[in-house]
Amino acid sequence: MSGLFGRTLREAPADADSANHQLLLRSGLIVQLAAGVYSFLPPAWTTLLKIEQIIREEMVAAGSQEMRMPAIQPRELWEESGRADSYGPVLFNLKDRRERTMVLAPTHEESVTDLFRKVVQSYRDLPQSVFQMQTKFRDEPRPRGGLVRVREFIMKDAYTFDVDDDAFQLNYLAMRQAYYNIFKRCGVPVVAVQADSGAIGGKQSEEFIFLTEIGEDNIILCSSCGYAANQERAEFTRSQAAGTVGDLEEVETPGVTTIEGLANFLDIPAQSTAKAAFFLVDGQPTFAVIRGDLEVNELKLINALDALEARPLLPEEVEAAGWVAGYASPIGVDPARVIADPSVVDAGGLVAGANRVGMHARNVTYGRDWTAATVADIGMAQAGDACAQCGGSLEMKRGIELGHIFKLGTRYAEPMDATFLDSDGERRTPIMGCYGIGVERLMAAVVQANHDELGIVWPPAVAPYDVHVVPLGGSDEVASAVAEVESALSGAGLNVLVDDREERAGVKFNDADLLGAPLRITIGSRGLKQGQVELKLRQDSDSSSVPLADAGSSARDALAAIDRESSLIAT
RNA sequence: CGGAGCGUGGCGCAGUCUGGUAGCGCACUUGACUGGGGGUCAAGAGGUCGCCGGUUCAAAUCCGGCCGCUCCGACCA
Repeated sequence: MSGLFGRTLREAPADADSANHQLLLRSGLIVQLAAGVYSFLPPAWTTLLKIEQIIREEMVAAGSQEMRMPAIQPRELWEESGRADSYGPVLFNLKDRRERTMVLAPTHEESVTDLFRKVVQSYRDLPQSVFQMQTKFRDEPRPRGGLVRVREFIMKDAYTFDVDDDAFQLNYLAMRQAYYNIFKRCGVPVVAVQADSGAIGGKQSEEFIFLTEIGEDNIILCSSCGYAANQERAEFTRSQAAGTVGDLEEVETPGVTTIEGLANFLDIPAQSTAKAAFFLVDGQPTFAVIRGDLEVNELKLINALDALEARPLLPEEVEAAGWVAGYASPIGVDPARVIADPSVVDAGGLVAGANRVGMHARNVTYGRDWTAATVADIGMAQAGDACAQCGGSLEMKRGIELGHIFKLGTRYAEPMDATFLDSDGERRTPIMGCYGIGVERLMAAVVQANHDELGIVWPPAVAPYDVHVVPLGGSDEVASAVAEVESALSGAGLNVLVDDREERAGVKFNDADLLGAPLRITIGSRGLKQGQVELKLRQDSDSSSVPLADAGSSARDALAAIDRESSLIAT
């Protein structure tokens, strides 16, 4: 340990917020170079290699072949798929000496699709499943949380190609199961949730989420039926709004520009109002209508309109569109520009704006007073809403996305003209899937899920060291006992860290707790008088003594026991 | 990109308001004592006070600009 590259810190650097970030820094495992850019020192690298190996084994077991694609890619490849712009700001651009623009790849759908069209010709070559462990580069707008969101990271990314949807399902389910196995073996509990596919594209996707308060995603969960979805796509049942339909009438509402103000002014519940929200959707001003007590989910809006991007309209743009902020009404608006949530379509007699400053309208009713070209779920699910599956009460929790699996369909194969010749002689487009895991992020989650107030408590499967040997005192008998134990442990195939520093016992114990090897063996003259050494599991508070000669076999037994145990409790 | 905060030795911080010797704890080096849960004593090494410019006899401190990092949001696997 005296020769270890890296040192432990008694105090965590001030920049670190979460437990995993603080512990990774304090234990000397990672060092930051720039925002979202880290070095991984020898113990961290050992753990990352172990995590990679677990992933590798599970991917191979699921029928995938490991390969390797380039990180530097010509930008034209990205223009072919149409993502040069949509992925835009996240792409690291650089120029080679011939002034050709290259990008550092943030993901590899384009490259693998390019490979497919160069390598695969026939249905006889399908199905295919390939994966790689590879460094990705993403110029994130805001790196955060230590290793949780970084700009350079190792991703295990896998890609599948199938002749049709049915065949694809087999690959997808195999990957899904492999993901559960991977996270379980790493000691991190996860829940699979329905998600939006985001910039990757495609039709369906599931995220594997580690639920933790330091997560950056909001997850909607139903404890009654098990429904789980990212908030950005979670469905929910709208509560019934009591609304009787009367005649349309205007009411003066001076200075009332918010739903809350309106509800107070008229002494009605927010559910009895309709809210207007204005967005620029793929360059088109769009009038979204939703019940006053709900919020618009921009992602659902984008998906409902089959659009690429949306943002709130600026005040001057609202005005230019002829809409009156605070008093906007869907009445009289070109229905082609209007999208309505079912909450306002099913409810009659709502209070909405009257399109004049200081005026609202009562009994506004869909179908009679206004219509929308699109009626779709554009509501944001919140804690307490009713589950769309079973009616139970939804909860919301924070979580970290550790893995994401996507059904891509023909999103890439089609624009990039990747096809194969089917058995009937027809040229067809393959159904693709892609499957990603952030390796360093997974390590951060392992630490977050396995620590106490003293330090990391590594699950044996991914621990940098299996055994932390603490010699106490500098006597010859201790030194020879340490040598004997070390050789017995190494002979048993265990990775051993010997604290050979001239430090006091307390310093060594504290560092052992911080570094978190599953098993600690203390060797001091006190025990050696009885011919014994002390074994202590990091996860336990008590220790036991064993004869010096049995140290190797006892260590192996103890580690095997907790490995079995942890694989039983992690889900 | 909007909002907030921070930048002084490896880590944690004080000093800045009110300009004048760069300081504390931990860590590090050497020696002695000590020796089973972050020891004691002694002697040391280590800092362009983020960078550039300005004001001033004099700037860590005041002024201007820039850069970096963190957090909230926007965005994003």
